[in-house]
Amino acid sequence: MPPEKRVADIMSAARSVLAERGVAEAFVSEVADRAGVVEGSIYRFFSNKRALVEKVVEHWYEEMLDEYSAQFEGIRGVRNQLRFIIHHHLVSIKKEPALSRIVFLELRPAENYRSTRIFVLNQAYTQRVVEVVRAAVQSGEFRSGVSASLVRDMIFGGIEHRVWAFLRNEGDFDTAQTADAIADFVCDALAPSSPASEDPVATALSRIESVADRMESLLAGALPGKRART
Amino acid sequence: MPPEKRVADIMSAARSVLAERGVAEAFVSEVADRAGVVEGSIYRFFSNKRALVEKVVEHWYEEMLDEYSAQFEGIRGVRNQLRFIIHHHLVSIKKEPALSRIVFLELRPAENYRSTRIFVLNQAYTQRVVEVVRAAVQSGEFRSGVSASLVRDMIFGGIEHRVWAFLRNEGDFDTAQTADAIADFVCDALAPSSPASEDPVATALSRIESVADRMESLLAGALPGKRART
Amino acid sequence: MPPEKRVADIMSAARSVLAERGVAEAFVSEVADRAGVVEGSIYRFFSNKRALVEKVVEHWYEEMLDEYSAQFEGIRGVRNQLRFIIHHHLVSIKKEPALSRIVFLELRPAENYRSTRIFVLNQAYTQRVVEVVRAAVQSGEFRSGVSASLVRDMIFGGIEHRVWAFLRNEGDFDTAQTADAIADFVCDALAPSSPASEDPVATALSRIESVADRMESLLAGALPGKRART
Amino acid sequence: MPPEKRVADIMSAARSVLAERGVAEAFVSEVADRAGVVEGSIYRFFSNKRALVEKVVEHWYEEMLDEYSAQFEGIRGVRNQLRFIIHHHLVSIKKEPALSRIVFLELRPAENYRSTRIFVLNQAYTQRVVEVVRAAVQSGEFRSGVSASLVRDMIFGGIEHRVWAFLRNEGDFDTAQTADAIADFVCDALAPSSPASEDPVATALSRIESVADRMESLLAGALPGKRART
DNA sequence: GATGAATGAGGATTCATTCAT
DNA sequence: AATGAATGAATCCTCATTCAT
Repeated sequence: MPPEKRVADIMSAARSVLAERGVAEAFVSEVADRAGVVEGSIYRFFSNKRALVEKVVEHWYEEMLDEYSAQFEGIRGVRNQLRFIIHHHLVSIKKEPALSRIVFLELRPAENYRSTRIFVLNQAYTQRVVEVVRAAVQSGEFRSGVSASLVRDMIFGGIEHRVWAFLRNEGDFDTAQTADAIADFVCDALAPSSPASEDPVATALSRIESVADRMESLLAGALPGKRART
Repeated sequence: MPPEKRVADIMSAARSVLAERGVAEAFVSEVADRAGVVEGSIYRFFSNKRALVEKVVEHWYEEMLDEYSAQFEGIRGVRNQLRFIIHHHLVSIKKEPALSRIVFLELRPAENYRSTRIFVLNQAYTQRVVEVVRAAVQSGEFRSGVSASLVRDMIFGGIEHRVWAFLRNEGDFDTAQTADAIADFVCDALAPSSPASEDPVATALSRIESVADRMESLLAGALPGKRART
Repeated sequence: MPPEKRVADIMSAARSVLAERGVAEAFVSEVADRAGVVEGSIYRFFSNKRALVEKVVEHWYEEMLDEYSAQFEGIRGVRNQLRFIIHHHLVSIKKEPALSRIVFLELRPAENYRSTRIFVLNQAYTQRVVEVVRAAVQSGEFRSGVSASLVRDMIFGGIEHRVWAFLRNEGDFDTAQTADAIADFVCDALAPSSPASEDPVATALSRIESVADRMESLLAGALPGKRART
Repeated sequence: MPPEKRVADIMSAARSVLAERGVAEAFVSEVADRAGVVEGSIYRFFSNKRALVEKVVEHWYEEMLDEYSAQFEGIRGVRNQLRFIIHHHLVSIKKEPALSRIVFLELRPAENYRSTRIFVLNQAYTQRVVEVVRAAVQSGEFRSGVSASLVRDMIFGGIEHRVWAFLRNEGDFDTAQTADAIADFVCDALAPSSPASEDPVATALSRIESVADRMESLLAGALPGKRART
């Protein structure tokens, strides 16, 4: 039996156990049973349990990235592209909530995350947002002055918050509708400056408001407190 | 020794251990040592370790909410309010990264999260964004058609993604600058799309009036001549 | 149940298991069974298995040192003292071959041996040879110019080689005869090379007096007529 | 490739691994790697890991014995011969501390040691002491009445104790000086009875002292203890 | 003769929680 | 109300050895 097949069997078994039970309850012994090997064999191919988990997630990412890239090629238009990325991410989470939880709760928070292949793959995954945004800024479709990486964080962070209830088995979400809403939100945020935001009155107002805030905190600091008012 | 004092000692000890070591490495025995009680006593006041952790976090939230609410009262203007909320959240994370991690990784992902007091407190915490947005939509400062809860998720999710490197001990972030960027992003996304949908002059006037009110009351409180006016 | 009793039970159980099976085959679970405690309790008192083994050996050493010191006080004459030390060591090995093997094979070869309490106790144990030799050199019974620590190593090393067959369960040895042979060997090696360097008659007389003293006091204690003499 | 070459490669690889890591950490897989063979091949030539270790040590012994015998032929004089043997042993330990540890801690303590080729080789190695001593007794250079095997044990045991600190990586020893001291010690012990040791007075004293000791222990055992004295 | 993948038993250790005193 | 000793379940990992190809 070719080693690739063994590795594939083990990873497939591990993926199913992980999806059913989560990292802590995914015992190596059960993975071995399902893969039809003995525990020791798993350690031939994976240095320890965590390495196995990481490989399973990497594999999942690679699968995703392949179809993601292939499909992405066919999308035209900045909004469509962003919506596609967002939608794809939502669909991935919906299809593999357990693996998504592992990424969010076990892999990404680890101190060594940045030296991980998962990190690289994730970068590749999220980087498209940055590319799309930069290109749109170039073309004038988006206004300049906004950090593309902030846009990326808003998108992926927003998605995550949106799906936590689902990841806790508490609710559901509509991928299409959520993707639309987030894409719209982002496109609106990045749309070339509308008249409204150039409106000199609004600008002046913002300034006067912020002056008021500053005065307020200044006075709050300077005065002996509420007692002075009595 | 009054039980309140005991509970306070235990929670304070637990908070320091949790902040230093994280949940898994925060042994009940060390909490007991630092609190000057025996392990068994902790179980008199907290049904188990998780309950203790939850209480500690709740307490932290309550602290935060108090000052948060108090300070928030003084902020005028939608953008300023949003910026304040965002900034406050960033500062909280920066001040208590370990407790923040506990919320993100241990409490929020739990299946019973929604039946938790933390959930309620967190709602109270994040709900202000919803309120601000709804009010702004009402007043015409923000356009309608955008789900306020989506805005909330984008903001808090975006913040979280922005600070993960810091929470992994890998980097830092600038609270002021990040708060500005996110607040701008959101305000731009929600700015009325076309020429203001309502009468811009009326809106502007009402905002100016409100600023004038604030400044007036501020000055009235600050200056000695207040009583003379009454 | 007082903790001392617990510790004593565990150490006693460990000693019997160690004596029967050796370190590698002495499972913590069996020690716990024999001591009538659960495995976890052992780790309340001993940080790990090795620490338990060390404590058992330390305890054995302390036992030995007590009787050893007490008995040694009564021995007069350099040769008799050396013979006593040698004989005592041989008897200890014969009575506890398994513990002796543990010292020779597990404890003494460890890199941290010198920072071990066993090392200190062993020093105390073997140091008497050094003291006796030095005193004998002073009194002229042994010639000078021989390192006392070399004598110590020759004695204890010689004993060990002599008993290895026994420790391998292959043979036996006669403690009295071996002690005589080694003591003679050492005394011969250290005997003043030429006619006694001091007045032999005076030396002999003083030794005879001392023997007479001892016998007298012995008889005084042993016989019923003691009081009559006073 | 001739099998002898294979065996030689494996043994050479094993020796280097053993010297670097010790028996427990010398993995068969690493030996195979260094020898340029697969693990299975090792078991074609050696029935198991222990057999391989034994062969490596045997080989080392044979090397030593060759040069040892050749050089020994040229040494004249009993003291010189003993000193040579001692010195050679010290040098061997210094050159191969790891292999020496293996002999002392793994091979010699084994139950089957006496049926081992190592045992035979070691006998050959140490037997020379016996031969030298016997010859010297014959020639009158050494006095009779001393067991040659005891002399052998004193020498090799003494050496071992002398070098344990070195074998624990804690110190060093001077081969020449140590060899001199031990050789002197032994030659003095075996020198034809000096006047001092034939001195009838001293002999008589020793006997009377030992009689006193025996009486003392006899009385100690017979009497009900200290209470009898009161 | 060589390969090298598969085998699989086996035990130390941890720490939250309990409950008799 | 406080104590704090006792509990005990539960899993990862190693590596010498085998044997089908």
